Amino acid sequence: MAEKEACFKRHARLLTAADFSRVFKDAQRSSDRLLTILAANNNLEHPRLGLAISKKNAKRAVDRNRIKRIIRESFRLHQADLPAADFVVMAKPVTKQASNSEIFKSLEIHWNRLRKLCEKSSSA
RNA sequence: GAAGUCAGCCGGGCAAUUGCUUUUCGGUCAUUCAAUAGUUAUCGAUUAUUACAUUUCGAUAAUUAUUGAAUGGCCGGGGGGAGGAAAGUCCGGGCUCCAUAGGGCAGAGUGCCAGGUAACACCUGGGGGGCGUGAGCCCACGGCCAGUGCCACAGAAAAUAUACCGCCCGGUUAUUCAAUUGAAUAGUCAGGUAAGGGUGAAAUGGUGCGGUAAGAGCGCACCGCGCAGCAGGUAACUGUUGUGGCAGGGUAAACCCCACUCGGAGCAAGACCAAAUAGGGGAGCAAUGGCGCGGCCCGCGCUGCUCCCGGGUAGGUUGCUUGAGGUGUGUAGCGAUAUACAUCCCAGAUGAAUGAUUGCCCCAGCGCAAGCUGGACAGAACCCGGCUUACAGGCUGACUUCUUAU
Repeated sequence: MAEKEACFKRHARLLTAADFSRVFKDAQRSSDRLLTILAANNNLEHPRLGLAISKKNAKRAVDRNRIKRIIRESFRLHQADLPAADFVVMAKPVTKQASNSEIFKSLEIHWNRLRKLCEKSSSA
């Protein structure tokens, strides 16, 4: 896995309702103006990503697609540094107005914060 | 050159780096299946023997090797990967399942005529009406002399008509003039009148002449309207001749009448595979046990373990993209469109791919410049045909009007 660090295949995604509800039930939380990210340690050897962009927060399909693609791209580039955990990224109503670079910047801060939080909770 | 009308097209471009998805080819690994060959074991036949061993052949099982196929993982190479509206989900079809297979009612829809189409509320051509100098554009464009209903405000009156002001005639009263009779003015009573005024979206067809006490289709001419004939046209309708003298307001996206059309639900349709858990059916085993019914026996019910069976949830596979398909040429047609031949394969995701970053160019705005900022509407979800709505900017063609020059 370590050599192919820029890949983002199906096994790195949350696919079933069970996976999502597990994260929502017991998670580390990190949020700012644009996004909220939930994280919960999994028993695998790599991190996984789930997206929760509701129609309520981004009405147009174009906006939803754009937000999802940016989050996925950012996750792909940072996943080598992330701990083995499941992450669920949630958008807010203002997210659709933000530019691409603003969202990338916000995500970078979140990843750093969550890495520390997960390390603390797994060692405890 | 300016203003405008119609039709069609495009929807930023190139490069680098790095991802996703699908397909194809090659390599590699794993699993499964098949074939062939070898080894071992067992069984049968054969040979041999007193009987085995032995020889040869066949079957079954295990295992090894090779080859092929399928599935999955990884690596490498090649190809494809959002729209003109993918949107709204407003119509019409295909497809699937259910119901019915005949007729009627109810309900919904359509509404000038002809054609096109799988079908339509769409499109084409034609007719009629309205708007525009014009190119052109717009029209829910059947029927209120089958019936029922509604018509605010204003106005006298909103429909079997009716008389507020006015106009006219007659009676009568008063006043004045003239003086038996009469005339004028004012009031009042009865009648005639739809010309004029005023109200309104709308008031019993319009204009002119005649006519009359005043008026009135009361009469006449023209226009409008109704009816009938003739001519043209497939038809809608148009033209024309005669005739009736005027029927009688609007509203049918009011009920309704007439003609025609229409089963219901939808890809979360439907088909297949199928864990875990609980429960159902069957077979076997063990105990001849345990619990309940009972005083006891028999018997009945529940209870253990193993295997099999069907239903079926999560989940997965399929449906799923070759189609009323695109492009080109010819033919038929005014056209929508049809047809023949050639050629092409052009997204198939599913917690949902089609992207991100950087550079250069292009366009727009700001600025003297360097430069800075921005680049529309918007994202496939079974597939087609339409309609409607949104849209920065740009390109092409045809036509109209005005102005200038020739």
